[in-house]
Amino acid sequence: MGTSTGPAFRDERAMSRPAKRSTSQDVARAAGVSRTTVSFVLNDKPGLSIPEETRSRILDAAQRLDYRPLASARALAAGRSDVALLSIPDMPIGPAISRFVEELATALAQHGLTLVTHLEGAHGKALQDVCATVGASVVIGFVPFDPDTAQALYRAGADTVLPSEPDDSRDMRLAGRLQAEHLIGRGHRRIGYAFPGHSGLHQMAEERLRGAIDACHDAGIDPPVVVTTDLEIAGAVQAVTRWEAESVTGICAFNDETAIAVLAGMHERGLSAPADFAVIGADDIPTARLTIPALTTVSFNLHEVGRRRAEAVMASLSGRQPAATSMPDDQVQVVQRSST
Amino acid sequence: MGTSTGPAFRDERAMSRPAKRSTSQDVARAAGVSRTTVSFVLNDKPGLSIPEETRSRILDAAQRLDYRPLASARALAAGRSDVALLSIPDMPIGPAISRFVEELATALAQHGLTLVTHLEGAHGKALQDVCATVGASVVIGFVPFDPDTAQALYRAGADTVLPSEPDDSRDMRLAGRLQAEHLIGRGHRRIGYAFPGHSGLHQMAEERLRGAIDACHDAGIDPPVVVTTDLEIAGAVQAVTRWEAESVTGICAFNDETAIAVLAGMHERGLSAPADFAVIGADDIPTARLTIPALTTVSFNLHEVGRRRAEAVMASLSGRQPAATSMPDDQVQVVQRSST
DNA sequence: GTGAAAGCGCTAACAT
DNA sequence: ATGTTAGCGCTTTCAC
Repeated sequence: MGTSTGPAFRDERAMSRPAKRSTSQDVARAAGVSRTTVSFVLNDKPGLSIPEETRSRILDAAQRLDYRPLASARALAAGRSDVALLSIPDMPIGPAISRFVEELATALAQHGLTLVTHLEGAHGKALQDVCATVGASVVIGFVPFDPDTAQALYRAGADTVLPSEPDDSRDMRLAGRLQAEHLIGRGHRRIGYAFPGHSGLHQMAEERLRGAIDACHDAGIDPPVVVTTDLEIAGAVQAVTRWEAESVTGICAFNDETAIAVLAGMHERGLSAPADFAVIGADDIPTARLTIPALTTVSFNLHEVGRRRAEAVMASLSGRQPAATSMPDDQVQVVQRSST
Repeated sequence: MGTSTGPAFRDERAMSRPAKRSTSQDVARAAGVSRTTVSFVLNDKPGLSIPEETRSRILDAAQRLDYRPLASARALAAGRSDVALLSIPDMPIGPAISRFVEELATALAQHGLTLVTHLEGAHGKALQDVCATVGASVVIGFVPFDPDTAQALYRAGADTVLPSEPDDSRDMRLAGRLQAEHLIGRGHRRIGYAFPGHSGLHQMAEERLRGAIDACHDAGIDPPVVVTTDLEIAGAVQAVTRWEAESVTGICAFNDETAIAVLAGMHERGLSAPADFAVIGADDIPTARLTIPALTTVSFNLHEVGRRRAEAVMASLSGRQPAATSMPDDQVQVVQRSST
C-alpha cells in the first residue's frame, strides 16, 4: 500500500486528535472580557447582575470554543468537586442495581453532581484510593460503611459519606416484610426463607430477612425456616428437601435469582409452584416474568428510591437534616404473578 | 431530649469528621526536607539517587500522616490523571458485565490506573462531561465510539479513547460464530437467531449475529432466520411461531436472557428443548444453569478478556501498537448443557 | 542530593 | 459591573 517514500504522511493524520482544550483565558479573550467575568457567568454566581449582552457574548464564545472547565483546576481552586462516587459491594450485579444506579445518577445530575461507580469486587484499589484519585466529595454506599472505612474516606478527601445511619435500610426491611405478608395473606402459616450464598449479599440479605421475621412475628406465626441457597441446582434441591421436612408451604427468596434457584430445585424434585410451594422473589428482574411459572416478586420504584437517595445526599452536603422521607408505599410493592 | 440550655454541645461531636487531610508540605516538614524531595520520593522519580535514609524518613512521615496527594492538584500540575473511565452502554447490566468490569479494573490497577464506570443509561450528564468532571485520561467503551463522540472526548481532556478500531469486537463475533458452529456440529441445518429488542444492545448484537452468519456461510447453509425477541412472553411466542414456520431447528440467542425468553416462549407453545428446538445462549450468567432445561451457552474467560483490554489501554497510552493479541481460544468457549 | 521558584487553570476576595 | 491579584497543592525545571 505505502510507497517507500516515507511513512511520515500517514502518521500525520492517522490519529485525528483534535485541537487542544480551550481554557477560560481563551474564552475571555474571545469575548473581550477578563477571566473573572467568564468564571462568574459560567458559574452564574448569585448576587451579580451581569448585562445580558456581556453574558451572552461569553456564553457564545464558550459554546463556540467548546470550552469545558478543567475539572482538576476547578476542584483545586474551589476546594470541592462535583464528583460523587458510588461504591457497589462485591455482589452479582443485576438489572435492579443498574437501574438504581442510573436513577441515582440522573437525580444527582439534576443537582449538579456527577456520579461514577466503583465495584468493590475489583482488587488492587481500595475505595479510599479511588475516592482520592477521582477527587470525590461524596461517597455513597449501599449499606452504612463501618466507622473505620468512613474515617478513611473522610481523610481521602470526601466531604460526606452515606448512608450515615440505619434509616436507609428501611426499604430493604420492607421488601422482606412485604414478601412474608403476601404469603401470610394467602393463607401460609409456615414460611421458608431462601438466603443467598454469596457473602457480598449477606448484609443486605440480613435486612430483608429481618423484615420477613418481623412480619411473621406480627402475624403470630413461627419465624421463617432459613436455608442458604446459592445459585446451583444441588443446593437448591437440598433447601427444598429441608422445607418439605419442615412442612413449609410458602417461600420468600432473598431475590429473584435465588427464587429461580428454588424453582429449579423444586422442578428437580418433581414439585411445582404454586401447588407444592408458593414462592416469591424480590427485585422484579426482567427474567422474573419468564420463569415457569412466572415469578411473583417485590418490585421497587427505583426512580423514587434513587431520587430519595439523591435528596439525602444533597441534604447531607448542605448540612441539613435529611428531610423526613415520605411514606415508602409507592416505592416498593409486590407484583402478583403465578408462582404464588 | 435536649435541654433548653443550648444544643451547641451535641453538635460539637455529632459528626466525627476527622483531622483534615495532610499536605505534602506537612510531610516535608515532618521529615525535615523540602516539598520537592517529598514529591521525588513519593513518585520515585527515575534517575535520582536519594539516600535510603532520607527516603525512608519521608516514607515514614507520609505513612504516619496518612498522606495522600490531592488528585486535583496532582492532575493539574502534572497534566495527566490516573483515572480511566469505562462507559457502559444503556443495556441491562448482568453478572457477565460486572465481572468484566472487575477484571478490567483489577488489571488496570496493576498499571496504576483507577477505573470508574459511568452508565450511559443515566440521563442528565453526557459522557464527555463525566470525562471532564473526573478528569479521566482514558475513556473505554464496549464498542468503538463514533468519530464525533471520540472527538468530544478528546476535547474533554481524554488522552486516549478505546476501543479505537474494529479489532476489539472480535470476541463478540466469535461468540456468535461458536454458537452457530455448535448447532451446526450437532446436525442442525436451519438456524434461527434471537435478536434482542433493547436498542442499547443492538451494536453488540450485530457483531454476534455477524459471527453466526459467517459460520452458516462457511458451513454452506442458509443464514439464520433473525427474529427480534424482547424479554416478554408474547414476543417470544411470536418468534417461536415464526421459527416453526421456517422449519428452524436450532436457535442462537443473543445472550442468555434472550435465550430464557425463547425457552419461555417455547414452553408457552407446548414445545421443549432440545427436542423441538435446540437453543444456545451466550454469557453464561449464573441463572443459565437453573433454567429448565439447563442452558447451553457461550462462556467468556472474563479474566483474560479484561487483562487483554487493559494491555490495549496501556499500549495505547504509551503510544505503542496494541501488541498482537493472543489466540482467543482460551477466552471464549461453549459450555454444553441440556438445552442442545 | 536537595531546595527555590515558577507555574498548571481556575476561583474568589478585593479593588476599581 | 468588571478587572487585578492572590493563591489552591502539587510537579518540575533549574540552580545550588
